[in-house]
Amino acid sequence: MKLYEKNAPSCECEEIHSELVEKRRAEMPDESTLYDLSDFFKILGDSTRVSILFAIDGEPMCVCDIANLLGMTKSAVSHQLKILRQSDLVTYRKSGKNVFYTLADDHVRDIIEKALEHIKE
Amino acid sequence: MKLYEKNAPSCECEEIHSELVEKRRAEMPDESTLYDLSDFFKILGDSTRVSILFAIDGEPMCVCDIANLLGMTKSAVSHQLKILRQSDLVTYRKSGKNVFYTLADDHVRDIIEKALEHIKE
DNA sequence: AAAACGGTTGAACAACCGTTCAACCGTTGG
DNA sequence: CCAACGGTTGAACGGTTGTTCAACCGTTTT
Repeated sequence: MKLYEKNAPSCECEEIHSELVEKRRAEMPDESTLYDLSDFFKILGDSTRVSILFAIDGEPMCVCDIANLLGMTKSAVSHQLKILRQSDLVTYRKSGKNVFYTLADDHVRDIIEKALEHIKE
Repeated sequence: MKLYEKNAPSCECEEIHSELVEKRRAEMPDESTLYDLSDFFKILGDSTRVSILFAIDGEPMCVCDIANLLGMTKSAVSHQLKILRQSDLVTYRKSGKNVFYTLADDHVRDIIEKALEHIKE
């Protein structure tokens, strides 16, 4: 499935302002960049995952404590932590029976901060 | 369904580091803020919607041209534009048979820019 | 060594979401 | 006036996704 394809058969209508469309087509980001970008936002598009990120911001927390803080089962939290791990948004450190998670990146905090500003416009 | 509830019945395990949990609980954002935040990211968590935002960044475009640019049907594009409208991420201006959409806000461009930086780490 | 505990995992289920399809509305041009 | 066109909408479908449940693993404790 290709994006940005000129005269794509799946579009039932004709270009109206062809020059503009051509200009914008040339300026669009790579298709893979678009997918990476939306996949990144998809990760943040869940209240459980955002809550976890706030919880472990600054100080590391173990799974059990996160579960208590959020009022969820360890299993549910662990599933979401796995997704955050696979996206490199969190890192973890094992210590005995516990696993302590923390933010992997300062970028994420910045993006969430900017989004918070936008919401309270 | 309440978040951050102490000793929530749904959590099957006990707090391990109670002091830390209490401290973090006090520092967590409002529950409604968390939902607003994740709802906002949910909007950006779809490649079609992100593509549309890139397309109409700067110059307004009509639905038919966006559909051609992205190789999608007018209907699919219109459905996503409705979601973007309801989230106040785009505005529109009617002109004869056409409806021209454009970015409503500069914040959104900033957030996407920051996310792009993060992806290309 | 066995029980207890923190944490992970896979399957299953329900809820959600994006595209398609068909019908429709408002404007325009013959 | 009516056919054509740009755009919107609701229902339906297929795919995705988050939580639950039960089973499991590794470490610690007794």
